[in-house]
Amino acid sequence: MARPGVETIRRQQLIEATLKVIEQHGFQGATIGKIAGASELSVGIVSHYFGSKQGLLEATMRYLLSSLRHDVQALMAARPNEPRERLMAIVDANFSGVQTNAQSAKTWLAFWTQAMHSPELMRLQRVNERRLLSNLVFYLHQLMPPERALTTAQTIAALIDGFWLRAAMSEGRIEPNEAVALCKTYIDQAIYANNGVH
Amino acid sequence: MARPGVETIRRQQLIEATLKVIEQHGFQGATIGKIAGASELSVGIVSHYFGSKQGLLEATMRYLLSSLRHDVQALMAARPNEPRERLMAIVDANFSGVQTNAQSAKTWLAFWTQAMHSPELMRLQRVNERRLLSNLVFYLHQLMPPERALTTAQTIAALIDGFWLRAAMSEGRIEPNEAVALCKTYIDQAIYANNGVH
DNA sequence: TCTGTTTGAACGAATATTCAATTTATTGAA
DNA sequence: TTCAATAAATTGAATATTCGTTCAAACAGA
Repeated sequence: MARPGVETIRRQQLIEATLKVIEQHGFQGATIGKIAGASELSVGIVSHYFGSKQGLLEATMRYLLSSLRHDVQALMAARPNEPRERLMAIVDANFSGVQTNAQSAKTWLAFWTQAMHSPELMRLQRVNERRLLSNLVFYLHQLMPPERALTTAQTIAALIDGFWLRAAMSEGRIEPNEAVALCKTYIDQAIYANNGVH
Repeated sequence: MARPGVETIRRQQLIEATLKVIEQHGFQGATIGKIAGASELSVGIVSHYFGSKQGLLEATMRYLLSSLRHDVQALMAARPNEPRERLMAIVDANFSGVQTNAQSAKTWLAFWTQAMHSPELMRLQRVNERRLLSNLVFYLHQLMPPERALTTAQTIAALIDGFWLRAAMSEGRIEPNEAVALCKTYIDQAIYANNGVH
């Protein structure tokens, strides 16, 4: 088996330490010193592998986004290829995986905030946002008139973000099951409302 | 006319400077120096009137929250006392601030993030959240079965937060009208879906 | 003059970055 | 295999910068 090189291991170590420290101390409290401590490495290592703290933060956000992407793909592949099923899978994925961790919503919110003052983080955020939206529109197109599909997709996306925000606020008392249920209820309502009575 | 005392003027000056600086530089970039510069006062004045930077930030969030509260009250008073009308007024009020100031969503997001590591800001945030929710539930109770009113209220609240987030992300390309329209569409769908076909 | 207001230089704490020194790993000749 | 030479990885003290707070002094209005 091909063991990962030292560089791969160290980068992952530092990214995971970064996530842990942001969870515990927030974005402001996430200093190089604390991250180095949590990873049991030294402060100098960060600039060696990531150039700067900013580089590490960007890599960490990239990691979060790609985790989400993989969650979505995995859950979609496991469901029947029918539009409604796929939509439900998207909702499930957005509240599962890395996101299951009770504190990770806090980390997401920190990155969202930070993204607004960092062009690169903003770019990553936008790419992700667009993917979610076009995924939703694709399946909604098969369930309702085209002009309704876009607005419904925007509403679902906002709903997901909104529940994330509330999860972040609720400090551990997150109930992803409830958020998922409410999102799904909305989707069914939207399908129903945009097709009249069957 | 009763002119406000120096203290009242200075406090307001500093709060408005704080909002402006957070808009421009983010929460992290909002230093005492920049705030003092924006208010055309000196750095020493902050501790004189607010004790510390943290005190100024808390006062600023209090100001934002009370502005929102007044917006809601004013818009509700101007509408007929019917449940659906009142719900629409709540939605309008929650997006009226965005219209006034294209960048204010960014400031809200900064405060939300900060609130998670500051008990006092968190407390203020929760009070506001509860008020919104109980307002919504009160009027929804008159439009649908009680057990549906709570979940619908939670969905509306999440939707409002979600659109705020998207507004914050869109960097000036905000379209509050669209967000308001989508929220209202959802409300009508929810009322319709929870009453069967009339 | 007296009181409340305002200033801003000085200070100390916190922190990202740098880099010379040290440790660890790899190589290849004997 | 052994071992010295070389390269790569890692350390952490030193540095420079940034920022919140303090407070003695200056100022303004009554």
